[in-house]
Amino acid sequence: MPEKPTLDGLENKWVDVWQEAGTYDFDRTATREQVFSIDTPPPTVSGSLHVGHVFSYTHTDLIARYQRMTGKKVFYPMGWDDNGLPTERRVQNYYGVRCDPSLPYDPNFEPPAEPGKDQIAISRGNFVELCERLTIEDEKVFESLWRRLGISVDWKMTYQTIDTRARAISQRMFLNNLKRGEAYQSEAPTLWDVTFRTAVAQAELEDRERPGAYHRVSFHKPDGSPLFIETTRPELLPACVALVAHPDDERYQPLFGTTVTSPIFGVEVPVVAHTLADPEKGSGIAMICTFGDTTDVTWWRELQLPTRPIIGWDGRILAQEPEWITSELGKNAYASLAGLTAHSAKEKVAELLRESGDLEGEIRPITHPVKFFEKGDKPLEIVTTRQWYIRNGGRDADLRAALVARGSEITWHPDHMKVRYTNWVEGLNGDWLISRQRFFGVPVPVWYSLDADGNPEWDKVIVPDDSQLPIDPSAEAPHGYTSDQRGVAGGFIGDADVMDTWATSSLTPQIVGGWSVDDDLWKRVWPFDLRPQAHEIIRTWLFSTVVRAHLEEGQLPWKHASISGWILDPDRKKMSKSKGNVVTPIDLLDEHGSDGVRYWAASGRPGTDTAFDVGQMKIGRRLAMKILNASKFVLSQGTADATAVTEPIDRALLALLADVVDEATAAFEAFNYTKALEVTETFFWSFCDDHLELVKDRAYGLAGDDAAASARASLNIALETLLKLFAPFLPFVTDEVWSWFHPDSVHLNTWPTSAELKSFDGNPELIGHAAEVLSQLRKVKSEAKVSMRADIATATVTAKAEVIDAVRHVEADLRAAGRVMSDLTYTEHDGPTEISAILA
RNA sequence: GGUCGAUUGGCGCAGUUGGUUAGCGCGCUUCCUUGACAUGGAAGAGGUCACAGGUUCGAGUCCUGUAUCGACCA
Repeated sequence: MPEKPTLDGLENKWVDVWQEAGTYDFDRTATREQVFSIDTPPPTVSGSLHVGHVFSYTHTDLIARYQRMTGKKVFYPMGWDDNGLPTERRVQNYYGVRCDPSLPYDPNFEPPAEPGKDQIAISRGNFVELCERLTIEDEKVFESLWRRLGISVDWKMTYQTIDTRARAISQRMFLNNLKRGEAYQSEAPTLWDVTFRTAVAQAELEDRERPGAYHRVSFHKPDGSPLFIETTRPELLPACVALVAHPDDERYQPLFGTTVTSPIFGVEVPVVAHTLADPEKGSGIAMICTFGDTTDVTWWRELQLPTRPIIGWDGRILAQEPEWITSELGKNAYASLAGLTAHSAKEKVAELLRESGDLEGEIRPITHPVKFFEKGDKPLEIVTTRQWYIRNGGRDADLRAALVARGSEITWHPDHMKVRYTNWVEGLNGDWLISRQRFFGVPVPVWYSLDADGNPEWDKVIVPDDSQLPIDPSAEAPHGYTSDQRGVAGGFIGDADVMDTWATSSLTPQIVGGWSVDDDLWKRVWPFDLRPQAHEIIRTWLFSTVVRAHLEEGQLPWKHASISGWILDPDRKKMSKSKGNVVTPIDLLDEHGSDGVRYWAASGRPGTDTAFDVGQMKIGRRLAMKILNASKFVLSQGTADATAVTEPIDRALLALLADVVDEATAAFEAFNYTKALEVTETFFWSFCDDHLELVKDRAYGLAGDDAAASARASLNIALETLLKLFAPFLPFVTDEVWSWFHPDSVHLNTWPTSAELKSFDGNPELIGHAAEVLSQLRKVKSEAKVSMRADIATATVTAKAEVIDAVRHVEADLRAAGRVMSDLTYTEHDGPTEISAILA
């Protein structure tokens, strides 16, 4: 035990000790019943760490540490999400390269030390290697921060969502889905990001308010009279396939079934009726283009309209002159648009309309919601492509109902988060689009045969043998083919796409649990106990994980889902980088100590947004310091056998502590770590402020050996119990103190139970009565502005009979702590307890 | 626009199944430094629980509506 305890250096000391001792290693011999398994969110390593990570990962660690102390073998691995666009972008910028899948792999490629001005084109294989190289560096930084924070994961079990095992599992699961008909390909209009040139899924969309402008444009009826529509996307005029109005709209009813001609391009299109047309919007009649938005897709599908695409994968107007435009005027107009971006084309068409006299009045600016890829910065277009999908209930009522039911089986923390899941599943309007036209990801593990003319036969899917997994179909040949048959007639081609990042992330339980590769482990951990995560990815990560588990295992992937809240600025706004208010986690840990930061994090209940508050961290640090000092005091008094606990106040203390243990345990069982900390902390402070003061003189031996032994024994029992109760929250200081009088780690000790404490049969109310009297004795001194050490000549307790009876049991300690020179006198009175005292 | 959540002393939060004087931390006021602790201690002031209505013997705690804030989804 140090002479002058300090918190400085505790983190480094204990991080090393825990690592060497394997304190948090998973016991692989444990059976499923003995295991508490956690499906940890793998952080995106290409992003930077922020306090939000520290906050939510601490929450999971609190649960993990509690469960470990209750005797569970905690399965708590950590993964890194290094699969997907963020990594690609980071690699491009970091090394100054770009991926060109048509290039051959260069085994000797080395990136330049400094990124050059122009990006170097490299093969997919080289690109992926750079992704792996950079992410390993990032992951080291992450791991050291987590260790420093005291996250009790087993660092021998880490995984990457791009590593070999994850790729194999991801592909194997996809092939299982394919085998059962749950994965399928379809050529369909798809939301498309023109910057990344990839399809995006419903779950990746977000609406953003963008400026737009209504253009009032005249179509021409057969008699030459104008029919006005209003559109924000005049550039799609050449893609118009029909006009649409509400069937009940009397203004347009006479036109249904007739045709009109588009301005400039002179294309004849029908006027049709559909209930989705809003009579209140614009002129009440709209043009349908293939495709301007998702409503166009609905109309196109339900009204069986032709497809007239004019926007390419790059977001520009297609160069190829459309066959449906036949007039010279129209062809010339189209030629002036070809190759333009949608934005430029819009201006050009407006100009042409103005010239032809078909633009009525002024262009009317508005603000309207536009669909974006959440990681993109250009509006999404809709293009028709062949893509892979996995059934998720979006087009199947039975599956949807089954998945909704699964959501109700999960125990949500907090409960109301379940609603978000249900709303999302019930609002799905299509299956899960999983193919992405990107490079760094898990390839779609299939090939297609080529017919005699060398054209792909998309419906003739060639799948790999399981033993081949993971495969890269763009680099390897399927069984029965040789690689020189790639791309030639009668040969094969590989699917060029990779899978959506969620298609792999949805398998984190399978990846960490060793599904299909380590059956022994799998049986010990599946299904998992806990999935902790953020609420904004309920629709993506949580839902997709449920989908995969439901399809493969017919069961839930975990019992509990604990949803963490946001970190808010002190001004209640969500913390964001753009506001420049992000504090780096390592600086926080340096300044306030890991225990202090954890204390703050523990104040955020599941699902509750919590303000970033260094004040709380300081309080946490103060608590840790207090634990050091109080522990030193208790231990320096020496100890005694538990049978020595005889004094009523000592027995009362342990009785009260028994209640605290019960409350903290119940709170932890309900994932309410905040309450567990609160009740422990409340007890601890009164333990320090009142109880230690009361028994101090007795512990010194001033009241005899037996009385001293009672104090010492009870203080030791209380200290041990408190250290255990605090251990999940303040792992560093508690293990430090524990090491002063134990050879092992507090974190591997058993969580306290109330039974033993209750066996001392104390009356917990004694503590309150004693504290009340002590407080009033202090008040006398405080009001007289004298030291607490000042003597009191006489004191009278006026209280109810049972209170007096209680106080008599504690009189000796009270007199010692209050420095009361003479015996207390008592007056029975049926009211609140009052003390009158005369200073010496 | 829909859904969910929040609204309690200056600030940040607790208030479990409705039941006597609504708790806690920070801050604030006053005081205390020599046998654990100044990265400390003691005592104290301060709120009627957003607003309106309702259920009830009784509501911060249940119901309805309004307002404000936030999140998620359109």
